Amino acid sequence: MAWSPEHKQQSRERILKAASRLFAARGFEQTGIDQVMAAADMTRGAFYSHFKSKAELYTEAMTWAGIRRFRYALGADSADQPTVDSAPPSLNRLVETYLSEEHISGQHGGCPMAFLVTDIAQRDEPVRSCYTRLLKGMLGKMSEVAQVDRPQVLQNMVMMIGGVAIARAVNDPELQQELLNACKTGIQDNL
Amino acid sequence: MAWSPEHKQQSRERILKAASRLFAARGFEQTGIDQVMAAADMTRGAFYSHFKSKAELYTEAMTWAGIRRFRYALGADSADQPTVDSAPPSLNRLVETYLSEEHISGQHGGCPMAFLVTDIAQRDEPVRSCYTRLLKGMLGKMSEVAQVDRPQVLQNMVMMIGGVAIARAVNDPELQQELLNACKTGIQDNL
DNA sequence: GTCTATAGGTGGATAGAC
DNA sequence: GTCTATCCACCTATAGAC
Repeated sequence: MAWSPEHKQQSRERILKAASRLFAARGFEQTGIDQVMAAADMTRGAFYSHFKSKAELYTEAMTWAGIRRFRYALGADSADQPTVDSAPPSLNRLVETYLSEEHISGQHGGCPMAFLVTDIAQRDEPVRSCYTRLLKGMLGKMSEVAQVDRPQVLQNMVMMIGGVAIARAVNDPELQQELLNACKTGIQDNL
Repeated sequence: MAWSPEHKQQSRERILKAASRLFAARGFEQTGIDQVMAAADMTRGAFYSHFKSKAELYTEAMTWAGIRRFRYALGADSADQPTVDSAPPSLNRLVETYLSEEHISGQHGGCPMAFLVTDIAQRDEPVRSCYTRLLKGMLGKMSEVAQVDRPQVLQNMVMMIGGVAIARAVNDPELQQELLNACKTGIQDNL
């Protein structure tokens, strides 16, 4: 009852989903393969028929979650809130979604580029290459939706990623909100 | 030959110095007490007469390194480079020093607020309180040296801390430089 | 492909001698 | 205060049954 190729693909998806959530919450070192597999309703032994190592899982999960979150936040869906100012609707939605309390809470996972920045800086080249690729992808998308200079796009990305990362480290809810708001207006002023 | 109070203080300093460098490079989990003590020319057994746990060492080292780096980067010394634009000299120096290749290389340690952001978000309340305190201290200093609105000070801090953190995660030297430069000009434009 | 069991290694924290 | 020796918990990766 478990041999079809579709079943393997489903297992893989469950592992990736569990992994990206756990990695975002606890980082690389504090996330065990046991925990990931348990969250995916399997046991440790099954892991190695899907991924060859924990590091490979890390990069795969990073890409999987990064692309998915971005696709969601850019909003291919219909229900757009009313446009503010002169910014294109999709960018507004992206910034609001990204720099939100819900995102930094990590309840539904979180963007690996923000949740794992320093975690990734400590890993080896393949992991950092993966992060670089993801960031360049984000850079491309951001350049499409907002017609500004490249340095300003970079500033906006730093305020999004950095804003979320710092807000998550901070303990004080008021300062968290202040940080998120400051980054939102900082980006708006760049448009 | 090892019992004077000054000697204990010196040992403690050696431990803190080694710890902040190692924590910055490898993070909390991947830094062992063995390694810290070896770098401080002692063995593991001696550690617990200075700190009660690894977590306590982490907060002490974070504060120690954060304050020291900031004091250095704000530059209480005499050799200031010529002033650019209208910004106060000390802020220029701070930004140039902070958003430099030398800093992100981590050769001489690095600012724990940038090198350990997501590491800290994964730890418990005492650690996050320590980070929050440090950030508020930095916020105060930044408000003194640059006369701008609080949201803009926050944006500048995010571009400094976030810029360094992201540049460190990225693999591509050109993109690293682009990020650092974009953050520098972003801050200049805020003054 | 998934399971149980285990190998093999690491590292935080403590005990006790000096 | 610093050392050596040890306890104990945890975790990656593999072996082998089903």
